[in-house]
Amino acid sequence: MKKLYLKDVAKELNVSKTAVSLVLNGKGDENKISQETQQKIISFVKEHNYIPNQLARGLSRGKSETIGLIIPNISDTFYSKVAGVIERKAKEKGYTVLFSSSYEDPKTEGELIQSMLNRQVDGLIIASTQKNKKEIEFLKKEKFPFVLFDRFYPEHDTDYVIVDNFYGTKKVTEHLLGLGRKHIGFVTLKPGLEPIAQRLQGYHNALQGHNIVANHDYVKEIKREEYFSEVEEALKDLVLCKQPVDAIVFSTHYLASQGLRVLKKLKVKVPDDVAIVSFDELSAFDIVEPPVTAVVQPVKEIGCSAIEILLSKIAGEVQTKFQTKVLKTKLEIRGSCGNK
Amino acid sequence: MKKLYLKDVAKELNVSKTAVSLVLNGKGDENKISQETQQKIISFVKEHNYIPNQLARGLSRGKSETIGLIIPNISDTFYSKVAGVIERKAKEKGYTVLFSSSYEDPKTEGELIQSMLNRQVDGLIIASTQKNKKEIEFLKKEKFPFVLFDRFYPEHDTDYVIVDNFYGTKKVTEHLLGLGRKHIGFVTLKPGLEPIAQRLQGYHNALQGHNIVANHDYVKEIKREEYFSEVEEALKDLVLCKQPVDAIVFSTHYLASQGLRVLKKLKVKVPDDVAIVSFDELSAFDIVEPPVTAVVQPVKEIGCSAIEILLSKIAGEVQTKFQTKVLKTKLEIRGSCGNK
DNA sequence: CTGAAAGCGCTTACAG
DNA sequence: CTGAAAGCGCTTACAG
Repeated sequence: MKKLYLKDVAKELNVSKTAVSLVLNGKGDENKISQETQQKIISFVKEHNYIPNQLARGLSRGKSETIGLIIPNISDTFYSKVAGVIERKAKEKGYTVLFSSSYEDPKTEGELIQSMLNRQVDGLIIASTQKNKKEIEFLKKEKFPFVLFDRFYPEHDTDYVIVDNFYGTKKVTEHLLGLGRKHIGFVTLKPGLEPIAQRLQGYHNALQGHNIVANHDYVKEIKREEYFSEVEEALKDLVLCKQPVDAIVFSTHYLASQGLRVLKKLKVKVPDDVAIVSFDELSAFDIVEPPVTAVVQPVKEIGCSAIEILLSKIAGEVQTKFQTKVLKTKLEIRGSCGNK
Repeated sequence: MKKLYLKDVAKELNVSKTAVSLVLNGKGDENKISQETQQKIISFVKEHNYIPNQLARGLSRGKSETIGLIIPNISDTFYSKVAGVIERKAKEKGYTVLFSSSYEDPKTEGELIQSMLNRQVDGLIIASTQKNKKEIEFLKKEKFPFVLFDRFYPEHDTDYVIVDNFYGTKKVTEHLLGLGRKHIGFVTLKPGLEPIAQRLQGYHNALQGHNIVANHDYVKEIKREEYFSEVEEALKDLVLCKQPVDAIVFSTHYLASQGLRVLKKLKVKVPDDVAIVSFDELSAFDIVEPPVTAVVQPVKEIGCSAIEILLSKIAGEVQTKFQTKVLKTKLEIRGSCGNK
């Protein structure tokens, strides 16, 4: 069984390449090809397992039925979950997904965008490093279909899907305040990412609402690449000082789990000595000790919305304005905050 | 700045398309194109950001510089980690990766293999459902480059990268025996996957080595799709019976975490009443309560080996025989087994 | 060193 | 309904 090409199929069946191609692309009826011929072609193709070369098809039609997904890190549980739903939805619509991780490096991200464009992807879904204004501007100018998620460019109008980060931390901080915690620390990443900034604002806003003056020393900004050791330093500062905190909000799941790891090592009792909460979820958060209260992101909705918006753009639907979605988070209360 | 094509570059520079193409493909020297011309071309291309259409390039050269990755589930932490290292390594070598999840469905997997072939991937890395003998045979017959990982087909000679599943469970079961546990349960998936079978054998082998007659009721086989509820049923059987187990080996990380979840719900004390261990790791296993002893798979090595083998096959290196790797696991001892 | 030309395997107006 | 033909944007012998 040698490899079949379009011309082989046509020859076998004594029809033209045109006919075969038309039928396979579902244009048989509109070109008035007899049902009989259509059937003949379809069953032959199925039986002999002919499948068109997508490179040729893509080149000829100017599209590839592929979408590109650029994320900070495919190994991170949040992104791998979103990737899963995007892939699933994409496949339903006949698209395959090309993915690549930027590892938070703007240069890599820029190269990936270019590389995806060369590969003629039909659209792009990006959780950006937020440091590639140029590429984003370029995509906009070219009217190339793309949608941002998780991170977006506040100064640029684009389609995006994000989560209400502000309200997420605000709510969880208020939850801590409601339980009588007064000295609330905030362990987060160094500035640069919009969601991170919003999470910090939500925290501040909650404190203000309770007339608490934010203690600047209570906010610890961690360098992501060295979060393992820096979280440890930060927690020592927060906990082993003369005015220790009695609660800590971690702005990502990995900061939270490392935080808990360190607190255990320091023999700090959670939640008795300090309550902790995490922005974003880890599947094991309900079985760690204590179970960690978390702000849960609607992973499925994020992925679905992103792909839907993208596909509508690819389909060339008329856009009166940019499609943006800000999804609600959910507060999952577990044991790490104790009771009142 | 309109889109540039090869012919535009050639025209701008007053050279032939051939020259530009040759230079860009690093064949300038061997075709004796003057350094001056080469420089001119390279700098123009860089400056104007010309990048060849990979579809056309691929069609013309008969390869796409893309590799396909087919795994059961991109959202599973094990596969997403392996995917991460594969992607990274692939990129280093100039390859992009197309990924798709089979969700353990053989039919989907078969379609994915076909779909990847259409897209002219240069090679395939597959963690198979092990129920697509036909496709695997097909790939072999076509001498299409592929390597299996995690799961392989014992009856078929192929290249593969796996882990020593047998020895992994054997060692961890012996660890439990060494701690004085005598009634050891084994919670696993229904048969069908080679690694799962090997893990079961390792368990049995360890028991035999200690002259313990395996109690058939102590082995619980779970249907993966309903593991959440079935683990609960299984554990009730194992723990709430007249001769309860004093230790349980879980053959995957999700069975283990669900197991722990259920044991907590049943108020069974771990490790006092029953010790538990997990085959495969979860990043939070060190902070759950109690920390879970686990057989850790060398994720990085798995990914690296798979991609290396694949690339060597793509490069067409002479293969005297199939390349197979069986990597060692590592036993990470934590608190969930107690002490002697 | 260059340039015209064939070819990769499709799709799709176009003339019949 | 069919078939010849152009075209998608490259690569690569081949003749000069």
